[in-house]
Amino acid sequence: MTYNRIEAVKKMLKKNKTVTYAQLSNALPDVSVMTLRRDIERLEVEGFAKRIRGGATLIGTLPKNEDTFSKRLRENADEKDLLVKSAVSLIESGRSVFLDSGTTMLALAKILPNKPLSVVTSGPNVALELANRPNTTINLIGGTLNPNNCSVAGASAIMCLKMLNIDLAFISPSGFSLSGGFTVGNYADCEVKKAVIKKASKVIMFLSKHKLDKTLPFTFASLKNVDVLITDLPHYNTIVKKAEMLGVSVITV
Amino acid sequence: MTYNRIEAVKKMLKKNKTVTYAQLSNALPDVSVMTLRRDIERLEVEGFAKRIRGGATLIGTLPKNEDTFSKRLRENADEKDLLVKSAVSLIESGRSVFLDSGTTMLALAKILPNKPLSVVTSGPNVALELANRPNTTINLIGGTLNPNNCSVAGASAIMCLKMLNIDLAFISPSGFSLSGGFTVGNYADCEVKKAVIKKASKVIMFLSKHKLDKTLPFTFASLKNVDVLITDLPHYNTIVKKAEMLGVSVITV
DNA sequence: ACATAATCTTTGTGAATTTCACAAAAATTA
DNA sequence: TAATTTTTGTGAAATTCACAAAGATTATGT
Repeated sequence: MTYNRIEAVKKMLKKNKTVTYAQLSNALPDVSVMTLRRDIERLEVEGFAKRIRGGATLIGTLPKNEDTFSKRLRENADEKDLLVKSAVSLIESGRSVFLDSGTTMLALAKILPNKPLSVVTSGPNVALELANRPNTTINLIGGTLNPNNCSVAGASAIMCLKMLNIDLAFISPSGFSLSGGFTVGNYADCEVKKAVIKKASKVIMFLSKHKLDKTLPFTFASLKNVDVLITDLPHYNTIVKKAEMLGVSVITV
Repeated sequence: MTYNRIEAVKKMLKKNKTVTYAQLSNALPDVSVMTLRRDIERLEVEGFAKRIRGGATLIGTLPKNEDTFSKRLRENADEKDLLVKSAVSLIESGRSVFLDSGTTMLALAKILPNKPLSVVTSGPNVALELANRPNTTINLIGGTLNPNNCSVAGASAIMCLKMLNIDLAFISPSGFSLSGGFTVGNYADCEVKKAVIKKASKVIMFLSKHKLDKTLPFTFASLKNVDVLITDLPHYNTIVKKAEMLGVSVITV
């Protein structure tokens, strides 16, 4: 699969700082060098790598203090992929879709179908991920950048949202518990998510088991605000049951 | 003689608009193709020609379809670094600084001093580049993403700008000519730049020789709107003279 | 001023690398 | 199932690179 291969290339790059096409080809003998070349090209566009003669090198080589975001990026990557995969079928042509910020949404952005869509997002990296899709118009809301989760928020963000309409809102919380609801660690982000939920005609919430029983300071929603819950919890789970009782349509992966 | 040969190459370029190495080699059979290649390379650095596969084309007569951002990223990287280097000394602690979108601004972002700063930008990638600087608060304006130059613009952008104050605005045009002023290829971007210039107490404009005599549809400023011009043109250049006459303080690199 | 050496710049060459265009295969959508 | 898009492989053409040879320039001693 393409995605896995590129992740493997990324991993090699991260470990070795620089790799040659020979090394890559050695580690991934099933694909042609041209393909690896194209993979590296993608990573360069993403700003992840820089091509050098014969191979590539990590961008920003002098490892800046590894920021939390890029760390989370590789955590539970497979689970995230699984979750977001079942989201794409909900997206119809011509819709106005809100994509939250965060690693889960970046994963969703990567596999977003190339239909005519209007995407609104609070994640600059989500926006850039979608940048070269011909059929997608991308609206990034403004605001102050929170480097930890690559999100923008604040007064500007709220104002931008007022100007936009949203059919489907895909949102991913930092934590969830039955008592505290869906929570996030940052006031500004919380306000943005609230504003989005208010505007959206349909709210699709992701809930991975890793987010369970983490309660962060700011609650932006409870189960009853959610229209569709996509989760990797088993269907017999208490939370799932509770959600269904409240009329949420639950997708378990 | 080297000089005569390069003049001959120039002449051919001027006449034909574009030349192939085959044509050049045909006209100048005494030198190797590699030498002609190097001649063209020089002319490119001078901003006179642009290398294309198999030959070169006159600057200013490029095929119109704007080439993609990632490609521009590699182009003239050294010149860009040189330009932006002389910009950092203008940035004082505690200021509110606007960074335009585009490859030049990305280069500036990379070497931005790690002082306490408030950065406002219309480039999502510029924002992300600065994300993990502890002393910098980053404000991204909202709007519709233009994938060609990685900029956001539109009504949201203008509105966000209204909420922000700007001391220093660093702006980079897509083209410049004495008649057309500073131009850009896109209406929304043009409006954003205009709004920034209106708000900023000091406008610092970058002008690389590669931007010369490219006139794009939308003018957002003329020389008299500029406070500081940073350019790689020689000090005796007509444009530089004109700027100085208008009271612009010019920095040549 | 002249010749000679030392240094720097330009040029040619071939091998390694990269780009490009097009066809085949795989995946996605209708 | 067919139609369409995306990904991949292939080989030819173009480009880059490193190094050596040739040429030009500067320095130095006589």
